[in-house]
Amino acid sequence: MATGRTHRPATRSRGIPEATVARLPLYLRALTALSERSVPTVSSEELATAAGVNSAKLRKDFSYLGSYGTRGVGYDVEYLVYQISRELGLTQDWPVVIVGIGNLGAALANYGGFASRGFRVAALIDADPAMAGKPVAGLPVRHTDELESIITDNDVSIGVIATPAGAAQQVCDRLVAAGVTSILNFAPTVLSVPEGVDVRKVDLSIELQILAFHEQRKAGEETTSAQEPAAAVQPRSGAAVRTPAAGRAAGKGPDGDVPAVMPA
Amino acid sequence: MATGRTHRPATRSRGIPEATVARLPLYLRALTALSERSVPTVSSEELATAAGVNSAKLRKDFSYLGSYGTRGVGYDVEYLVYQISRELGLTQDWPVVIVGIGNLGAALANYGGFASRGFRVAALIDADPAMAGKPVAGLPVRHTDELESIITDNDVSIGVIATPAGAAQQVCDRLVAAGVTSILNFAPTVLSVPEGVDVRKVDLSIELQILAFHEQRKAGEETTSAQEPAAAVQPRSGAAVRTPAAGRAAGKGPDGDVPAVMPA
DNA sequence: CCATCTTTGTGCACGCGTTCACAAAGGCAT
DNA sequence: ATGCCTTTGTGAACGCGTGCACAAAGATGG
Repeated sequence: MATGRTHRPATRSRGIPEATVARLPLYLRALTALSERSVPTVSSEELATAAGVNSAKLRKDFSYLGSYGTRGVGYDVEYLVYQISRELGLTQDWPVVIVGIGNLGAALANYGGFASRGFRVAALIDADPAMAGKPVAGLPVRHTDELESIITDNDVSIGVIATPAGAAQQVCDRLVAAGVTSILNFAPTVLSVPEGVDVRKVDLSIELQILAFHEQRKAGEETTSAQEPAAAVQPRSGAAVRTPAAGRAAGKGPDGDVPAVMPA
Repeated sequence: MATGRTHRPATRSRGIPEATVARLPLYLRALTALSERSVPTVSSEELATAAGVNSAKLRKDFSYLGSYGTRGVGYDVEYLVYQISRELGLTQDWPVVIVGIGNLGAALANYGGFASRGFRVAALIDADPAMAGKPVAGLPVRHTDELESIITDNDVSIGVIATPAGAAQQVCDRLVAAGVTSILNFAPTVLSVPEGVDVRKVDLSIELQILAFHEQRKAGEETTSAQEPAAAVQPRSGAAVRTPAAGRAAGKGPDGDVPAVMPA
């Protein structure tokens, strides 16, 4: 899962809770699938299962949008698809720029999900002059110098950052200065943006680390029953114990092959 | 941000709240950066700023791990790096397999962040026979037939799914059957897994849709001040007002251009 | 050794999000 | 029309997460 949401401390935008907004795309996807199978109506129970949530939660979520169901019957699939699409702002066209056309940026550009619902890749931008002009996913890569004019000319308000961590903040600043007010950040950095700009981040290594935590916990539960009491965490094996001071030397140690790029 | 977290209704694993676990990688990254600049100690205030959170929250988060700070001074950077790494299970090696070596899968394989901290790409797996043997990011792509043996032989417990949506559940089932207990899913589908298996999902289009929602709201606030009162959302252009029952026929109405491809 | 200053660790209160459980509402059969 | 059955919409309770604000703890200087 992308983690995310910076700024806007869970603002209940126009009555719709942030948590609900985050689930609407999920419902929409499930509904679209039903629509393709020409299913006319669906109950909260069925839809909830398809979306992987609790039916009570789903009904409450929908209640924030209005009363779109029919008691005793369920929800009209097509109607709901439209309502949610409209609520999410997907009935209009959103031009998007992707900055940083490396492996990830190229993958994003090729990703079908982009174009599918209201999003249109307006331009691919990269700082490498050698990339300029080369076609990626059918679009010619533009040089960073053109960033501002591209944003302005295409009226872009959503930007995707797929650059190395080091360049992210700078790119972000330029995007914002040029008029972008929503940013999806794939670079492993905390971006600071002015009030009114939304940032969401997708961070692979954070997700993996969270999984590792749970994985470790599972493994620990099998072997050791109740490892350490309370203040537990502190002590450790004798010799190899890296004291705060000693630790520093690492970084090129155990995993000396770590590409210096992209911290983690 | 990757969204996510399936199953495990916010279990407070060993006393550490899920929300805190999700922030530990953030702190770790900030601390690693400080460590590289040889900064010996850091205050909760400074570190919080670097990680983009509130200092009180940070202190509370750390309090779940133990009392690792020194009042009047702050936290020892190296020591904290080690403690958090250990808590997240990053002091051990986690072999990972990536299934689905398309654009995204290849990008992930090349992503440095993988190897950097305890994670090692054990194998790249793809269903396309033509891909088999071809080197990607220095590793030969293996065919799906080998999936089970690869998992078993390398003792893999974390799997990354980067296949098309249609194949995701099937791949997931096989991974789980072979012994994987943590899955990072990039495919736009809800995966169902047995108890005890953790799934986190990273979904580009969901993130974009959430941004679009806020973007639309911003745009709406500028022009219209207080659009509609409360029960608001419902009404719309006269004739086209679709009642729940009438709705069915719609879907091709006002916005008849909605592409039926790739749900969202 | 004492006073002062800094920064941690946490008790407490508040608000969001989730879930339960049920009354209201509509369809359908008789 | 009437009654039964299904499913929605929501009031209310609960629990997690956040942030305030302060007491405790340690460092530092005289």
